[in-house]
Amino acid sequence: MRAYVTEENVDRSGRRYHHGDLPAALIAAGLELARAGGPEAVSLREVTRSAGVTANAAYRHFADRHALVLAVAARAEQHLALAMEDRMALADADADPASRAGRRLRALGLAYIGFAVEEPGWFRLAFHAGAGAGPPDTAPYRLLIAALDDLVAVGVLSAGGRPNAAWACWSAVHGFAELATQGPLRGHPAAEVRELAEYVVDTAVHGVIARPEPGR
Amino acid sequence: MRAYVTEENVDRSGRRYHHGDLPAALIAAGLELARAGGPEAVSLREVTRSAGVTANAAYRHFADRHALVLAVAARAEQHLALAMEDRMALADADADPASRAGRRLRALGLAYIGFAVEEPGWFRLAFHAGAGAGPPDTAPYRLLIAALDDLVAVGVLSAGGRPNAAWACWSAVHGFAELATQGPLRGHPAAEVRELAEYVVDTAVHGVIARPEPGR
DNA sequence: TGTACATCAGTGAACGCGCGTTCACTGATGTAC
DNA sequence: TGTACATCAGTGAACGCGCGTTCACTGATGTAC
Repeated sequence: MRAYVTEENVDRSGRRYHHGDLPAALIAAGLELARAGGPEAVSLREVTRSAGVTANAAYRHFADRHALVLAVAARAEQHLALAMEDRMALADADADPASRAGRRLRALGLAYIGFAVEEPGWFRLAFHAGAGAGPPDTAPYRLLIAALDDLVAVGVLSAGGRPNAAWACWSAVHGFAELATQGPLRGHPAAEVRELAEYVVDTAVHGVIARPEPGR
Repeated sequence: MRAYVTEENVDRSGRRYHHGDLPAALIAAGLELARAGGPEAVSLREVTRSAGVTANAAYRHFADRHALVLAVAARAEQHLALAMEDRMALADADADPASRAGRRLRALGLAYIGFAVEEPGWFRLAFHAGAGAGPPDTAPYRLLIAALDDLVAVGVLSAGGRPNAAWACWSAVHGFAELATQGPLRGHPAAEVRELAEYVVDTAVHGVIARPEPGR
């Protein structure tokens, strides 16, 4: 049983593996399963099965199931970051720096929500895997920080208000994503959800801009 | 094996059951399991085991595992609503109606987050179980609507802005709860989390009040 | 008040399932001489 | 360039586990007469 081996991927470049790049094949299979079923769907047996390989084979490349899931999650996270970057770039046409920075932050939030709605399986996987304690160092998070730094550079946000602003923005956007994918907005018409998302994002952005200093 | 039967609960009042109130006992056991391990921990076998009863016995009272989980989730949801009510009542000392309405909304949000942090297992269960499509009709949701209606009555919020405001508030507060319990803020010092929570809630409340009309 | 009977909340054993992981192995690969 | 050998990515079978659910049953309860 070596179904995942094709003439194309055997021995092509100087791969170390007998029959192609199994780690990559497993991650790809896991990604596909997660897409449909979220983190729970990434079982070692199902992944290896759909890669056309014995369950055991995964242990050559991953310590255990958890390590494989982490690798798949990292991939999902890359997709999220990419979607965010693409959408943010659309705001770059704006010549005015302050307005551009605001629009980029807004685009970031809408992209986050859009990704959650369109790829709920990947979204759940990305969120629950990047969840080590301490401040995250993931690509999506870095995009958020950079967007807020732009707002500071442009004079719209105070430097001291930035950390709080990050949590406020992430909270609003993540919460809406959960409501829309797993909560009471699940299954609502896409247009309605999109409109609500815009309101929520605008409110959050407006909130941190109009109220940059820590409260009380 | 009738461990859950004690002299106290046998036959006390005119119960229909042979040995006490098994449905209530199962829900109580499920609640305890969910408290520690969330929804996944509410397995039919574990619940019946800790109630001192054969796994099969549950089928006399619940159609299947899902029905049992729903019953437990309803209970967790009641706890959430109660915590929200308690905390909101503290704001009632405020004599000024407008200020009181604002403080009640704030208290509602902080209670939601506080419940998530203190009872993450129940919180996850309550959220994922009340998730039928369509507008929810749960006690916590009704509290939110009532709080916003108060703001409208008091002239702080426009009636038309209320629906959007509900989603904005819920998003901010739910997102923060997720970040604090399953996301990057997990394990952070309680004082720090509490302070951030206050900032996020204040920003959300301020956001919907200062910007009541649907966006654009 | 006493007896016969239907009801039904429980028991105990078994089912089939998919899972993660371990074992002993095989056979293709790349390397040393 | 050819041979001997170590490496190691895979195989195939098996393990023990906990799960939800079904089956045939038992024996206490409450009810009808």
